[in-house]
This record gives sequence, C-alpha cells and structure tokens, in this order.
Amino acid sequence: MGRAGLSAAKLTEAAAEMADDVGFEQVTVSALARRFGVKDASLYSHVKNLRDLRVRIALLGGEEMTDRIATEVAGRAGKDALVAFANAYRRYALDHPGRYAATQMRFTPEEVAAAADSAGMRRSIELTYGMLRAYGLTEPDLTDAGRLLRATFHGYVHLEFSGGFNHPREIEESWARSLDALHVLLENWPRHDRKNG
Amino acid sequence: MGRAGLSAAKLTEAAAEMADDVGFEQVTVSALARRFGVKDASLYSHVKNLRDLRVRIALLGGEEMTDRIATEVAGRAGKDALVAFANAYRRYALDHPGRYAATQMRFTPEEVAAAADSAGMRRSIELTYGMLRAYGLTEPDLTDAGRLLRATFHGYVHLEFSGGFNHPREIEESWARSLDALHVLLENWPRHDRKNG
DNA sequence: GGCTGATTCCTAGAGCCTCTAGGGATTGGA
DNA sequence: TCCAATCCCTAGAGGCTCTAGGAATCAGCC
Repeated sequence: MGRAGLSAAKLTEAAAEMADDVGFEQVTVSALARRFGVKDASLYSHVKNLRDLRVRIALLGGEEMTDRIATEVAGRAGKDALVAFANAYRRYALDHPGRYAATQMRFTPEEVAAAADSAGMRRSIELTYGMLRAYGLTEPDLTDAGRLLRATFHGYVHLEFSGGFNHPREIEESWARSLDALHVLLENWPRHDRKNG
Repeated sequence: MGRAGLSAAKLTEAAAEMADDVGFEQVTVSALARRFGVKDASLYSHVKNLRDLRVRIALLGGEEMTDRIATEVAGRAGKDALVAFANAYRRYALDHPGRYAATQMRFTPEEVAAAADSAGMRRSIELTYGMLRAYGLTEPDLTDAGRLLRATFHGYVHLEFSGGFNHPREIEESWARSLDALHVLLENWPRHDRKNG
C-alpha cells in the first residue's frame, strides 16, 4: 500500500481545518492520524508533539489573518482603515474559529520569541502602527493605543464566541457603534505629556 | 479508615486553588482526587464529570470577582468608579489566573442560560450599568458601551497573560493610560441617534 | 535494473486520563 | 439497634500521548 504523503505543512493545514470544524481543543494527534488513515505514532516523525502541532496552527492562523487585514487596509487611512482592520480581524475569527483560537493560546516565552521573529508578527505590528500614525499618534501613545485596540478586538470576538452576548441580533450594530467610539477615542487620545512621563 | 468528607463545594474550592497553582487546563479529576487521597472514581458522586467541575470553578470565580469589584466600586462614580472597576477586574485575574481562565470558557447555551439566572451574573451587569449611567448614557448606548468595556478589560488581561506584550515593565503604565483613554471615550461617547436607529 | 541511505509508516507498549457499574463500609436518624 | 442513604472502593473499558525499534518504500546513483 502506498504512503499517505504526510508532511508538517500538510498536517498543519489539516489540523487547522479540523480546528475550525470541531474546535481547537478537540484537535488531537490521534484524530488527525485517523483523518489520514494512518496510525497516530506516524505523525511524530513530522511533528514534535501535540503542542508543536497546535503552535503550528497558531502560526498559520496568524499569517492568514495578517494577510487578510493587510489587503483590506491597503490604501485606506483614518476611520476607513480602522473599520477595515477591525472588520477583517473579526471576520477572520468568525470564519476560522479554530485557527483563531489557536492564535490566542498561552505561549511560552521561547515560543513568543520565536514567533516575534516571524514575518507575520512584524507585518501585523507594522499594520497597526501605520494605521495609528494616520491619527497623528507618536510613541509612546502608539504602543498604548495599539495595545488597547488589539485588546478590544480580541475581547469583543471572544465575548461573541463565548456566548457573553445575550441578544445575538444586535451584535452587528453594537460592533459598528464600538468602532465609531474607538474612532472618536483615537481622535481624542489623551496625548502623552513629555514633561510628566 | 475515615472518609475524606468530600462535597461538591469542597471539590470546587480545591479545584479552583489547583487551577490557580498549575493552570486551569491542568485541572483534572484524577489529580484532584490525588489531592484528597482518594480514588478518582469517588469524585463522580459529587460532580457529574470534568466539564461540570470546570463550570463550577467558573461560577465560583465569577462570584468572587463580582464581589471584589462591587466593594471597590462602592461609593464611587465617574472616572473614579471606572478605574476602581478596571483595577479590581485586572487584579482579580492576576491574583487568580486559573479561576479567571475558567470564567472565560466557551459555554454551551444551556450553561449560559443557567449562569444568567445566577445572582452573580445579574449583579455584575448591574455594576457595569450603574457605572455607565454616571456618564449619562442610556440604552442602547448602555449596552454597547458595556460590551466594549467588558471586551477591553478581558482582552487586555488576556494579552498580558499570553505574553502578547513585549515590554512587561511598561504594562502598568500602558494600562493606566488605556483607562484614561476609556474615560475620555465614555465622556465623548457617540450617542445613539433616535431618528436613525 | 540493482544498490544504498534516508524517510515513512508500522507494531508494541507504557503511562495517564475519563467515566461506568456495582459492591462494601460508614454514617445519621428512627 | 437497625435501616437507608451516602460515601468511597475495586474493576475495567476505552481514549489519549509519546517512545523504541523494525519493516517497507522511496530517490538518486551507478
């Protein structure tokens, strides 16, 4: 009988699809092996262990998400860019809940350091900063506002996922109004006072 | 030999401590049984299954967190209340990472419905709304702003936990400035236009 | 084609986990 | 004292991760 033709990349892609289908926490080495008609021990030649597999899903998700956001934000500035960024972020999470959940894992310092080197991470930061510069922000406000935005986007999506919103119908409108509010916030950002660190 | 004197409440409390110690995902029926010097099968008379145990941790954490926030916010209004609320929220999460992680589980609709009946949930909503009313907000802005705040607080804590911040030393300052910004945001909230739902 | 080395996938098995079924021990109350 | 409820146990099925070592298959080379 022929081989399944496995590779780390193929496994990661399949695992990501599996995560979107059945939930990130349900992604398991043995279930993935089953999907390829192969024994679970076979996967350990391609992937170090379960955690390694999950981190790979996270990196894949991060890259894809950054790609989407980048194409949506391209050529926009100000509120246009903010809304495009936020919507691309949220839509990716809704389209790929498993991959998105992977990106929200708790990483070890080593994993963070490794990921920080990746192109995706840097591009993602570039995108955010570019957007914020259009609001006239400079460091350290750039960092602070960036953190606040990332936190808010993630928090909103997370709440939406975890059923924290009681009236699902109004989510779209709530989200739109939150973006209005964030735009106002960025325009009125309480600037850092140089004299009074 | 005597009995261990187990009960659902005792198990939940011990499981919560365990979650804070070793991480929410490491909380396991057999590990918990070991802690009580008892066989794992014994716990299943008190707790339905692992998920049940985890949901109990979440409810306990939610109650405790609401208590803390309530006492901190009591007697304050405006920015004072906002800062007290936010700091109590964040501090609880940092003090009890396992319990906090539990509150951020993905719940089934039934679990959400059950939790929505609990006193803690209602009190938590009351607290938020009371705070926002002091900013002169009314529905539906109350709902939208409340969602945005909850999302932001959670997102910030989550980012902090997951190592999303590269410069740990500046987190405190970033957080303080984000609270300033949120205060400004609430004062300049783009009010709902009744004519144009 | 035949050889060779690397890679792929396998079997076997240890160890840990969840959860069920059913039975003996311990308790508090009648 | 005795009964019923409750607690905790043993036994066991089944799933998961991961290691060790062996057999099959592939690619490239003569």
